Amino acid sequence: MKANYLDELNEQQREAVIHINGPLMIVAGAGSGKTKVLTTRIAHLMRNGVDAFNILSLTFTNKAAREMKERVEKILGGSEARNLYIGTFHSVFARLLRAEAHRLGYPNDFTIYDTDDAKSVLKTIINELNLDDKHYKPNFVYNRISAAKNSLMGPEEYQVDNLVQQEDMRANRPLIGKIYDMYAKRTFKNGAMDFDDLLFKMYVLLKTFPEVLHKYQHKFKYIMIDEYQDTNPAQYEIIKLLGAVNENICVVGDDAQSIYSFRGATIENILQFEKDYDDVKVVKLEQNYRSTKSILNVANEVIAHNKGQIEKNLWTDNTEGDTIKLVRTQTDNEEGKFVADTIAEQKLRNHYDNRDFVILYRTNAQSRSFEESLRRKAIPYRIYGGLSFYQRKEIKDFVAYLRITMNTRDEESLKRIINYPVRGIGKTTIEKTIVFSNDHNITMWEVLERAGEFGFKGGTLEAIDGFVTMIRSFQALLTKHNAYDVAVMVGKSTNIVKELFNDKTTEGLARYENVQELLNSIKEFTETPDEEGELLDKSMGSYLQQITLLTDADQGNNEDSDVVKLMTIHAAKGLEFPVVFTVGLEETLFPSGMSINTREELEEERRLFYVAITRAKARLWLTHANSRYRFGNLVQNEPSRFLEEMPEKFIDRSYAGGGSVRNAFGGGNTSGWSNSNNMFDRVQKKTPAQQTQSATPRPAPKPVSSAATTHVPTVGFTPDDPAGMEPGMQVEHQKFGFGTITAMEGAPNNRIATIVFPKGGGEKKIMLNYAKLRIINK
DNA sequence: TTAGGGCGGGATGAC
DNA sequence: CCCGCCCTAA
Repeated sequence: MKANYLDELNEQQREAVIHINGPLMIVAGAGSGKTKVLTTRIAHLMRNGVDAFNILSLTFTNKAAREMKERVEKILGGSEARNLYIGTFHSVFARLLRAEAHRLGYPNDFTIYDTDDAKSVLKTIINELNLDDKHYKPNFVYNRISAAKNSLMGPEEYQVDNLVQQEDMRANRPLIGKIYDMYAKRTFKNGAMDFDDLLFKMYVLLKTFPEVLHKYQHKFKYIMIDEYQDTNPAQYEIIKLLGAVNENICVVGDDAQSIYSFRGATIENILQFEKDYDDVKVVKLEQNYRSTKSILNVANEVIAHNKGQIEKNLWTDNTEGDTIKLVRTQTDNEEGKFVADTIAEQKLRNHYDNRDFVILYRTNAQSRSFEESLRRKAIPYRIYGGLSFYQRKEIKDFVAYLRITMNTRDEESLKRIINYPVRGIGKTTIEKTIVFSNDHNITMWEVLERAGEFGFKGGTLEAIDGFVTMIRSFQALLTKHNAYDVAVMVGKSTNIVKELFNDKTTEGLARYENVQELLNSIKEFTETPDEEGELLDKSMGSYLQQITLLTDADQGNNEDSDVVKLMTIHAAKGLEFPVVFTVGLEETLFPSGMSINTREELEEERRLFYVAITRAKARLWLTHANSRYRFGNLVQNEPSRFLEEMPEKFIDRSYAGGGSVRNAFGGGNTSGWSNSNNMFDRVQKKTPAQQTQSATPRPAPKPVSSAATTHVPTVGFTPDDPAGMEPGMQVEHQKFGFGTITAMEGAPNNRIATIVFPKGGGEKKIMLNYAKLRIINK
C-alpha cells in the first residue's frame, strides 16, 4: 500500500476519508474528486482494520463499480480488494435475492424481466381484461406501477390508496390498480422480477425475515453510496434497514446533479440526510479539478437559476481557458455537419485524438445526423445507449432459450421461442395452452409436459413433445456443463445459428454476428475469474442475471479504442471529456417538451444542462438548429431558454457566425456545411405530395394480378393431394398456369414448393397445404 | 400457418 | 421517419 495516500488529498477530501465510524455525507460538486475520495476511503477503512468482506459500496453503473475496484486495488497493491462487495443497487440486490428468493416463493434462479419484457406482460394482461391498449398504454401503466414499487406500494395498497386512486380516476384510467394486481401475480407465477422488484422484493425480504436482515446488517458493517441524489424511496428504506445497527453509512452526492426523478429518485433523500441520523458529519468538496474557469463559471451561473439547493461554492484553480462557443445552424443535418467538421479541425489544430470528444444530446433519436456526418468524414465513433445489445431480437430469442432452460415458469420466454424456429406450434396451440394453464392454475410449461392429457393430438402433439424433450435435454446439461457449453448446444439443437448463417442479407449477416458475439460473451463470462469475492458462480443462472442488468455503457470492452463518443446526457453522468459538444439546445427538445409544465420538471432539465456543461474539461460547444426533422417533417424550434441564462462574459456567440450560418474556418465555404442543398434534396425526395403528383404514369398492375386474369384453368380443374408432389413434377395452378416444381423445403407437414411458372410471373414459393395445384405429369 | 404489404399512430431519460 | 397491427394471399 502506498503510505502517502492521504497526502494526495486536499483538506476536505482528507476529512471525508479519515471519518471512519458514524454517518457521513459528502456533498461533492462536479469534478471535485469524488471517486478519488470514495476509493481512498475504502482503502483507508481497510488499512484501519475493516475487513473487505464487511464493506458494501453501491454505485450507479457497473462500470463505475469496476473502476472503483481497480482503483482500490491500486492503492492497496494487493488482492484484498476482490472481497469488496461493489456494484449497482440492482446488481447487488439481484445477487442477494439469488440466494434468498425461495423465501418469497420465487425460484432462486428467477428471471429478471427488462422493461420490454415487463411491458409485454402488461400488454397481455390489458388485452385479457378487454381493455383498449390505446387508452391503457402499456408504457403509461408501466410507469405507474414502477412509481408505486419505487415508493414501496404493493398492489393491495395501490387499490385502496385514496390519493393514487384519485390520480387514476382523474387520468380516466381507474383500472390500473387491477392491472397492477394481475401483473404482480403473473410475474410471480412466471418466477420473474422486473427491475423495480429487485428493490421492492429486497425490501420485503428484509422486512419479513428478521434473520435475513440480521445477517446482512452484520455482513455490511460499512456502507457507501455514490450518486445519492438519485436514489429513490425504496433504495432509501433498504439502506436505512441495512445500516440501522452500525450506522456507518457514507453517502456521496450532488443535489445539483439529480437527474433521475423519472425513475422515482427523490432529491429529498440527500436534502434530508442530516435529519435522518444523529451526528451526521457533513463534508463539502468544493474545489473543481476538472474544468476551466470559463466552463465552471457558466455552469455555476446556470444552476443558480434553480431554487432550494444545498449551499456550496464550486471553484477552481485551473486556467480561464477558451470561451464557450455558441453555434446556430439551419437544420439538424447542418448541426451534424458542423460538429463533424469542428472535430476534424480541432484534431488538427489542437492535436486531439478522437477519444477526446463527446457529443451529448437530450434524446437518443438525435444521434442520426451526427452518425451520418461522422461517417462521411471517416471519423470513427461509437454510440452508447439506444437499443442495447441484449434488446436485439435475435439476442432476446437466443437468451429466451437459456431462460426457459433455467426457469420453466418464465412464460414470456416460452412464448417467444415455442415456435421459433418454426416447428408447427402455432397461435391456436399457444392460445389453448394459455387457457389450460389459467384454468388449472399451472404453468404453460406444465401443460406442455402433459400435452397428451389436454387433448393435443397428431402433428401438434409430436411437435410439443419434441420441444419439451429438447428443453429437457438442455436442462440435463446444466449440472455438468458451464454456461458456454450449454449455449453452444442450444445454438446447435435449435438450428438457430445455422439458420442465421444461411441468411445472406445484410441484416441476416449482422444478426448472425450478434449471436456469435453473444456466444463469445458467454465464453468470456465462463473463463474470466469472478471478481466479486463470493463463490465463483459460472452457472447459466448467474450469467443470465447479470446480462439483463448490463447497460450499454457497461459494454466498454474496447474502452481505450480511439473513437468519438455519442451519448445522452444521462448516460454521460460521472464521465469527463476534454472537448464536449452539447447539441440540440432548443425549446421542446432541451428542455424537453414533456418537462416544462412544472417548476420541478424544468429545474431537473436545468440540472441536466448543468451535468452536460460540467462534463467538459477544456472546450465546450453548445449548438442548436433552427429547424429539424421530427416524425419525418420539418419543425421550427426556438433556441433553448437555457442559452439566455449564461453569463455573456464567457460566451462566444460570434463563433461560426453567431446565429447565422457561416463557415468559421479559413473563410471560404469549402466544406459546404452551411449549404442548404442537403435539406432541399430531402424535402424534394421525401415529401409525400411530391410522389403522388409525380408525372410518371401509374405503375402497371402487379404481375401477380395480371397473371391471374390471363390463365384460364383447365375445364374440370380439381386440385390433387399435395402429399405426392415432388421436385421435377409439372403442375397446374389456378392463377399462375402451368409450372415446374424446382425445389421443396419446410417441415413434412408444412411443405413449401418453389415452382417456376413461365407465364405466371416466374419463380414462386407456394405452401402446399393452402395452394390448389393439379399434377400434370411426373 | 405465415409472410409481407398497407396503414395509423407515436418520441424523454434507463437500472 | 419507424414500429406494430391488421389483412390478405399463398
